[in-house]
Amino acid sequence: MGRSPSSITDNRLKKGPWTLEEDKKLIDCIHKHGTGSWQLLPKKADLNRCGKSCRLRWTNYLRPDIKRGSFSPDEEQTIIHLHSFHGNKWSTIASHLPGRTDNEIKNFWNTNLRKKLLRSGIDPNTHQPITDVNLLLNLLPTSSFTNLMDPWKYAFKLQADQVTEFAKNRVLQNILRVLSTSPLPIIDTNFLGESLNSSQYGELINWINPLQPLSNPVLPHIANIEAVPEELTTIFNSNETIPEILDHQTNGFGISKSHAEYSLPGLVSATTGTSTANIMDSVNSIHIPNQSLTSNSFETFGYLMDDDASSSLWKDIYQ
DNA sequence: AAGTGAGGCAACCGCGGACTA
DNA sequence: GTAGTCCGCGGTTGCCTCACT
Repeated sequence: MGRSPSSITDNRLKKGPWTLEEDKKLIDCIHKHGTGSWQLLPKKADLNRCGKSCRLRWTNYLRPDIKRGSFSPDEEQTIIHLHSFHGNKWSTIASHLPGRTDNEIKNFWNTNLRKKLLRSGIDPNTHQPITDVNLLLNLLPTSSFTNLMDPWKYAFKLQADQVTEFAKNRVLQNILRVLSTSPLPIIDTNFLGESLNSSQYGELINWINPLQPLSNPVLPHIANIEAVPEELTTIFNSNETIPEILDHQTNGFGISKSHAEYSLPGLVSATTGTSTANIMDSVNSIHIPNQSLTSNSFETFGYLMDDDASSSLWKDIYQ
Protein backbone atom coordinates (compact mmCIF):
# COMPACT_ATOMS: atom_id res chain seq x y z
CA MET A 1 0.00 0.00 0.00
CA GLY A 2 2.75 2.44 -0.74
CA ARG A 3 5.45 4.02 1.25
CA SER A 4 5.38 4.44 4.97
CA PRO A 5 4.08 7.94 5.79
CA SER A 6 6.56 8.37 8.61
CA SER A 7 9.53 8.29 6.24
CA ILE A 8 8.08 11.15 4.22
CA THR A 9 7.36 13.58 6.98
CA ASP A 10 10.02 12.97 9.60
CA ASN A 11 12.62 15.60 8.79
CA ARG A 12 14.50 14.98 12.02
CA LEU A 13 16.03 11.84 10.60
CA LYS A 14 19.50 12.23 9.21
CA LYS A 15 20.11 11.84 5.47
CA GLY A 16 23.18 11.82 3.31
CA PRO A 17 26.55 10.16 3.63
CA TRP A 18 27.18 7.81 6.50
CA THR A 19 29.94 8.48 9.05
CA LEU A 20 32.34 5.86 10.35
CA GLU A 21 30.65 6.08 13.73
CA GLU A 22 27.24 5.37 12.21
CA ASP A 23 28.65 2.48 10.22
CA LYS A 24 30.14 1.00 13.39
CA LYS A 25 26.86 1.33 15.28
CA LEU A 26 24.97 -0.35 12.45
CA ILE A 27 27.45 -3.21 12.14
CA ASP A 28 27.54 -3.78 15.89
CA CYS A 29 23.77 -3.83 16.10
CA ILE A 30 23.37 -6.28 13.22
CA HIS A 31 26.04 -8.53 14.71
CA LYS A 32 24.11 -8.52 18.01
CA HIS A 33 20.51 -8.68 16.80
CA GLY A 34 20.63 -9.60 13.14
CA THR A 35 18.76 -7.58 10.54
CA GLY A 36 15.26 -8.56 11.69
CA SER A 37 12.99 -5.56 11.39
CA TRP A 38 14.66 -2.67 9.62
CA GLN A 39 12.07 -0.36 11.09
CA LEU A 40 13.14 -1.15 14.63
CA LEU A 41 16.84 -1.39 13.93
CA PRO A 42 17.68 2.33 14.10
CA LYS A 43 16.40 2.53 17.66
CA LYS A 44 18.31 -0.58 18.69
CA ALA A 45 21.46 0.79 17.08
CA ASP A 46 20.96 4.31 18.45
CA LEU A 47 20.97 5.73 14.95
CA ASN A 48 19.05 8.81 13.83
CA ARG A 49 18.27 7.21 10.49
CA CYS A 50 15.22 5.58 8.99
CA GLY A 51 15.17 1.82 8.66
CA LYS A 52 15.28 2.05 4.95
CA SER A 53 18.50 4.04 5.02
CA CYS A 54 20.02 1.44 7.36
CA ARG A 55 18.97 -1.40 5.06
CA LEU A 56 20.48 0.29 2.02
CA ARG A 57 23.71 1.04 3.83
CA TRP A 58 24.00 -2.55 4.98
CA THR A 59 23.00 -4.29 1.76
CA ASN A 60 24.93 -2.02 -0.57
CA TYR A 61 28.05 -1.26 1.42
CA LEU A 62 28.59 -2.84 4.83
CA ARG A 63 27.61 -6.45 4.23
CA PRO A 64 30.72 -8.58 4.80
CA ASP A 65 30.25 -10.70 1.68
CA ILE A 66 30.32 -7.75 -0.69
CA LYS A 67 32.99 -8.03 -3.34
CA ARG A 68 34.86 -4.77 -3.84
CA GLY A 69 36.85 -3.62 -6.82
CA SER A 70 36.30 -3.46 -10.53
CA PHE A 71 34.28 -5.97 -12.48
CA SER A 72 36.17 -8.77 -14.20
CA PRO A 73 35.69 -9.43 -17.93
CA ASP A 74 33.77 -12.57 -17.00
CA GLU A 75 31.45 -10.58 -14.79
CA GLU A 76 30.97 -8.05 -17.59
CA GLN A 77 29.97 -10.79 -20.00
CA THR A 78 27.65 -12.32 -17.43
CA ILE A 79 25.92 -9.01 -16.83
CA ILE A 80 25.48 -8.37 -20.55
CA HIS A 81 24.19 -11.87 -21.07
CA LEU A 82 21.76 -11.72 -18.16
CA HIS A 83 20.61 -8.25 -19.12
CA SER A 84 19.66 -9.53 -22.55
CA PHE A 85 17.27 -11.92 -20.81
CA HIS A 86 16.07 -10.00 -17.81
CA GLY A 87 16.39 -6.37 -18.83
CA ASN A 88 16.74 -3.93 -15.94
CA LYS A 89 15.97 -6.56 -13.31
CA TRP A 90 19.07 -5.67 -11.35
CA SER A 91 18.25 -7.78 -8.34
CA THR A 92 17.77 -10.83 -10.56
CA ILE A 93 21.08 -10.16 -12.28
CA ALA A 94 22.79 -9.57 -8.93
CA SER A 95 21.59 -12.95 -7.70
CA HIS A 96 23.82 -14.55 -10.34
CA LEU A 97 26.89 -12.57 -9.30
CA PRO A 98 27.96 -13.46 -5.78
CA GLY A 99 29.21 -10.49 -3.80
CA ARG A 100 27.81 -7.90 -6.19
CA THR A 101 24.84 -5.74 -5.26
CA ASP A 102 22.03 -4.74 -7.55
CA ASN A 103 22.95 -1.11 -7.03
CA GLU A 104 26.57 -1.73 -7.97
CA ILE A 105 25.58 -3.63 -11.10
CA LYS A 106 23.07 -0.96 -12.05
CA ASN A 107 25.69 1.76 -11.68
CA PHE A 108 28.24 -0.27 -13.61
CA TRP A 109 25.74 -0.84 -16.40
CA ASN A 110 24.76 2.81 -16.66
CA THR A 111 28.28 4.18 -16.50
CA ASN A 112 30.22 1.57 -18.44
CA LEU A 113 28.51 -1.31 -20.17
CA ARG A 114 25.69 0.68 -21.68
CA LYS A 115 28.09 3.11 -23.31
CA LYS A 116 30.37 0.30 -24.38
CA LEU A 117 27.53 -1.44 -26.17
CA LEU A 118 26.42 1.78 -27.82
CA ARG A 119 29.93 2.48 -29.06
CA SER A 120 29.95 -1.00 -30.51
CA GLY A 121 26.78 -0.38 -32.45
CA ILE A 122 24.69 -2.58 -30.18
CA ASP A 123 21.42 -1.32 -28.77
CA PRO A 124 21.76 -1.83 -24.99
CA ASN A 125 18.02 -2.27 -24.64
CA THR A 126 17.49 -4.92 -27.29
CA HIS A 127 21.07 -6.27 -27.50
CA GLN A 128 20.69 -6.18 -31.28
CA PRO A 129 22.70 -4.12 -33.77
CA ILE A 130 21.42 -0.59 -33.83
CA THR A 131 19.25 -0.01 -36.88
CA ASP A 132 18.11 3.49 -35.96
CA VAL A 133 20.12 5.69 -38.29
CA ASN A 134 19.56 8.81 -36.23
CA LEU A 135 20.86 7.06 -33.17
CA LEU A 136 23.93 5.86 -35.03
CA LEU A 137 24.61 9.34 -36.28
CA ASN A 138 24.36 10.68 -32.78
CA LEU A 139 26.99 8.19 -31.69
CA LEU A 140 29.53 9.64 -34.06
CA PRO A 141 31.97 12.16 -32.59
CA THR A 142 30.73 15.74 -32.67
CA SER A 143 33.80 16.75 -34.60
CA SER A 144 32.63 14.58 -37.44
CA PHE A 145 29.62 16.77 -37.91
CA THR A 146 31.79 19.86 -37.76
CA ASN A 147 33.81 18.36 -40.56
CA LEU A 148 30.73 17.46 -42.51
CA MET A 149 29.72 21.09 -42.42
CA ASP A 150 32.69 21.99 -44.56
CA PRO A 151 33.70 18.95 -46.54
CA TRP A 152 36.11 20.76 -48.86
CA LYS A 153 37.98 22.37 -46.06
CA TYR A 154 38.04 19.03 -44.37
CA ALA A 155 39.34 17.25 -47.41
CA PHE A 156 42.34 19.56 -47.62
CA LYS A 157 43.15 19.53 -43.96
CA LEU A 158 43.12 15.86 -43.16
CA GLN A 159 45.58 15.14 -40.45
CA ALA A 160 46.88 11.72 -39.62
CA ASP A 161 44.65 11.26 -36.61
CA GLN A 162 41.67 12.58 -38.49
CA VAL A 163 42.09 9.86 -41.07
CA THR A 164 41.10 7.39 -38.42
CA GLU A 165 37.90 9.22 -37.68
CA PHE A 166 37.20 9.69 -41.34
CA ALA A 167 37.64 5.99 -41.94
CA LYS A 168 35.26 5.15 -39.15
CA ASN A 169 32.63 7.45 -40.49
CA ARG A 170 32.97 6.22 -44.02
CA VAL A 171 32.77 2.61 -42.99
CA LEU A 172 29.86 3.33 -40.73
CA GLN A 173 28.03 4.93 -43.63
CA ASN A 174 28.65 1.84 -45.63
CA ILE A 175 27.41 -0.36 -42.84
CA LEU A 176 24.27 1.70 -42.74
CA ARG A 177 23.78 1.28 -46.43
CA VAL A 178 24.09 -2.46 -46.23
CA LEU A 179 21.85 -2.65 -43.22
CA SER A 180 19.19 -0.60 -44.89
CA THR A 181 17.49 -3.52 -46.52
CA SER A 182 14.03 -2.11 -46.25
CA PRO A 183 12.20 1.17 -46.55
CA LEU A 184 14.51 4.12 -46.69
CA PRO A 185 15.68 5.32 -43.32
CA ILE A 186 15.01 8.99 -42.80
CA ILE A 187 17.88 10.88 -41.30
CA ASP A 188 17.09 13.70 -38.95
CA THR A 189 19.42 16.39 -40.19
CA ASN A 190 18.64 18.95 -37.54
CA PHE A 191 22.16 18.50 -36.26
CA LEU A 192 23.42 20.18 -39.42
CA GLY A 193 22.15 23.49 -38.20
CA GLU A 194 20.23 26.17 -39.94
CA SER A 195 23.20 27.69 -41.75
CA LEU A 196 23.44 25.01 -44.39
CA ASN A 197 21.87 26.19 -47.64
CA SER A 198 20.64 23.83 -50.32
CA SER A 199 23.81 24.16 -52.35
CA GLN A 200 25.98 23.28 -49.39
CA TYR A 201 23.65 20.49 -48.57
CA GLY A 202 24.04 19.11 -52.07
CA GLU A 203 27.80 19.18 -51.60
CA LEU A 204 27.40 17.32 -48.39
CA ILE A 205 25.34 14.65 -50.05
CA ASN A 206 27.95 14.31 -52.78
CA TRP A 207 30.58 13.96 -50.16
CA ILE A 208 28.71 11.30 -48.30
CA ASN A 209 28.30 9.42 -51.55
CA PRO A 210 31.70 7.78 -51.74
CA LEU A 211 33.88 8.89 -54.61
CA GLN A 212 36.46 6.37 -53.61
CA PRO A 213 36.11 2.64 -54.01
CA LEU A 214 35.22 0.33 -51.25
CA SER A 215 38.42 -1.59 -51.71
CA ASN A 216 38.98 -2.92 -48.29
CA PRO A 217 37.64 -5.84 -46.38
CA VAL A 218 35.89 -4.27 -43.48
CA LEU A 219 32.38 -5.17 -44.51
CA PRO A 220 32.95 -8.92 -44.71
CA HIS A 221 34.81 -8.67 -41.44
CA ILE A 222 31.75 -7.20 -39.86
CA ALA A 223 29.66 -9.81 -41.59
CA ASN A 224 31.44 -12.42 -39.51
CA ILE A 225 29.81 -10.98 -36.46
CA GLU A 226 27.08 -13.19 -35.20
CA ALA A 227 24.84 -10.34 -34.16
CA VAL A 228 24.53 -8.97 -37.66
CA PRO A 229 21.14 -9.68 -39.20
CA GLU A 230 20.80 -12.89 -41.11
CA GLU A 231 20.17 -11.11 -44.42
CA LEU A 232 23.57 -9.47 -44.23
CA THR A 233 25.37 -12.71 -43.55
CA THR A 234 23.58 -14.27 -46.47
CA ILE A 235 24.63 -11.45 -48.71
CA PHE A 236 28.29 -11.90 -47.89
CA ASN A 237 28.12 -15.60 -48.42
CA SER A 238 27.05 -14.98 -51.97
CA ASN A 239 29.39 -14.41 -54.90
CA GLU A 240 28.08 -10.98 -55.66
CA THR A 241 30.49 -8.11 -55.80
CA ILE A 242 30.22 -5.48 -53.17
CA PRO A 243 28.86 -2.82 -55.53
CA GLU A 244 26.19 -5.22 -56.76
CA ILE A 245 25.22 -6.04 -53.26
CA LEU A 246 25.00 -2.41 -52.28
CA ASP A 247 23.02 -1.52 -55.34
CA HIS A 248 20.56 -4.22 -54.47
CA GLN A 249 20.39 -3.35 -50.87
CA THR A 250 20.40 0.38 -50.75
CA ASN A 251 18.40 1.44 -53.78
CA GLY A 252 18.96 4.98 -52.64
CA PHE A 253 19.39 6.35 -49.16
CA GLY A 254 16.70 8.82 -48.23
CA ILE A 255 17.75 11.91 -46.40
CA SER A 256 15.28 14.60 -45.59
CA LYS A 257 15.92 18.23 -44.83
CA SER A 258 13.11 20.69 -44.59
CA HIS A 259 10.95 20.14 -47.64
CA ALA A 260 13.67 18.72 -49.82
CA GLU A 261 14.27 15.04 -50.37
CA TYR A 262 17.64 13.74 -51.36
CA SER A 263 18.65 10.23 -52.14
CA LEU A 264 21.98 8.62 -52.62
CA PRO A 265 22.82 6.20 -55.36
CA GLY A 266 24.51 2.96 -54.52
CA LEU A 267 28.20 2.84 -53.82
CA VAL A 268 30.43 3.32 -56.83
CA SER A 269 32.43 0.31 -57.77
CA ALA A 270 36.11 0.92 -58.08
CA THR A 271 37.17 -2.61 -57.43
CA THR A 272 35.23 -4.07 -60.26
CA GLY A 273 35.15 -7.80 -60.03
CA THR A 274 36.23 -7.96 -56.44
CA SER A 275 34.28 -10.86 -55.05
CA THR A 276 33.47 -11.34 -51.45
CA ALA A 277 35.59 -14.47 -51.49
CA ASN A 278 38.65 -12.38 -52.34
CA ILE A 279 37.74 -9.91 -49.74
CA MET A 280 37.33 -12.60 -47.16
CA ASP A 281 40.92 -13.64 -47.85
CA SER A 282 42.02 -10.11 -47.14
CA VAL A 283 40.07 -10.08 -43.94
CA ASN A 284 42.20 -12.77 -42.50
CA SER A 285 45.23 -10.56 -42.89
CA ILE A 286 43.82 -8.10 -40.42
CA HIS A 287 45.25 -8.77 -37.04
CA ILE A 288 43.16 -7.79 -34.09
CA PRO A 289 45.18 -7.90 -30.89
CA ASN A 290 43.96 -10.04 -28.02
CA GLN A 291 41.33 -11.69 -30.17
CA SER A 292 40.93 -15.23 -29.01
CA LEU A 293 38.89 -18.03 -30.44
CA THR A 294 36.29 -17.26 -27.85
CA SER A 295 36.01 -13.62 -28.76
CA ASN A 296 32.45 -12.71 -29.45
CA SER A 297 30.84 -10.17 -31.70
CA PHE A 298 30.78 -7.59 -28.99
CA GLU A 299 34.51 -7.73 -28.52
CA THR A 300 35.22 -7.76 -32.22
CA PHE A 301 32.95 -4.94 -33.15
CA GLY A 302 33.95 -3.15 -29.97
CA TYR A 303 37.54 -3.27 -31.08
CA LEU A 304 36.65 -1.83 -34.45
CA MET A 305 34.83 1.10 -32.92
CA ASP A 306 37.14 1.71 -29.98
CA ASP A 307 38.87 5.05 -30.33
CA ASP A 308 42.34 4.14 -29.22
CA ALA A 309 42.75 0.44 -29.70
CA SER A 310 41.71 0.27 -33.31
CA SER A 311 43.27 3.50 -34.54
CA SER A 312 45.87 1.85 -36.72
CA LEU A 313 43.44 -0.74 -37.95
CA TRP A 314 40.99 1.87 -39.13
CA LYS A 315 43.73 3.72 -40.92
CA ASP A 316 44.72 0.49 -42.64
CA ILE A 317 41.13 -0.22 -43.48
CA TYR A 318 40.60 3.08 -45.18
CA GLN A 319 43.86 2.99 -47.02
C1' DA B 1 46.84 27.61 -10.08
C1' DA B 2 42.05 28.11 -10.68
C1' DG B 3 37.85 27.10 -13.02
C1' DT B 4 34.92 23.88 -15.24
C1' DG B 5 32.73 19.88 -17.01
C1' DA B 6 32.23 14.89 -17.17
C1' DG B 7 32.10 10.55 -15.05
C1' DG B 8 31.48 7.44 -11.19
C1' DC B 9 29.19 6.06 -7.30
C1' DA B 10 26.64 6.15 -2.87
C1' DA B 11 22.41 7.34 -1.28
C1' DC B 12 17.69 8.83 -1.72
C1' DC B 13 12.92 8.74 -3.68
C1' DG B 14 8.76 6.80 -4.69
C1' DC B 15 6.18 2.93 -6.34
C1' DG B 16 4.18 -1.62 -5.86
C1' DG B 17 3.81 -6.20 -3.75
C1' DA B 18 3.35 -8.92 0.42
C1' DC B 19 1.73 -9.29 4.76
C1' DT B 20 -1.21 -8.39 8.70
C1' DA B 21 -4.87 -6.68 11.72
C1' DG C 1 -12.64 -6.41 1.85
C1' DT C 2 -9.97 -2.61 3.46
C1' DA C 3 -6.38 0.00 5.30
C1' DG C 4 -1.84 0.31 7.41
C1' DT C 5 2.94 -1.13 7.54
C1' DC C 6 7.10 -3.02 5.88
C1' DC C 7 10.27 -4.35 2.44
C1' DG C 8 12.46 -4.59 -2.05
C1' DC C 9 13.16 -2.71 -6.37
C1' DG C 10 14.28 0.47 -10.23
C1' DG C 11 14.97 5.19 -11.28
C1' DT C 12 17.08 9.40 -10.06
C1' DT C 13 19.87 12.74 -7.64
C1' DG C 14 23.72 14.97 -5.86
C1' DC C 15 28.32 14.85 -4.20
C1' DC C 16 33.09 13.86 -5.03
C1' DT C 17 37.04 13.16 -7.91
C1' DC C 18 39.71 13.90 -11.76
C1' DA C 19 41.00 15.37 -16.22
C1' DC C 20 41.17 19.11 -19.13
C1' DT C 21 41.55 24.01 -20.36
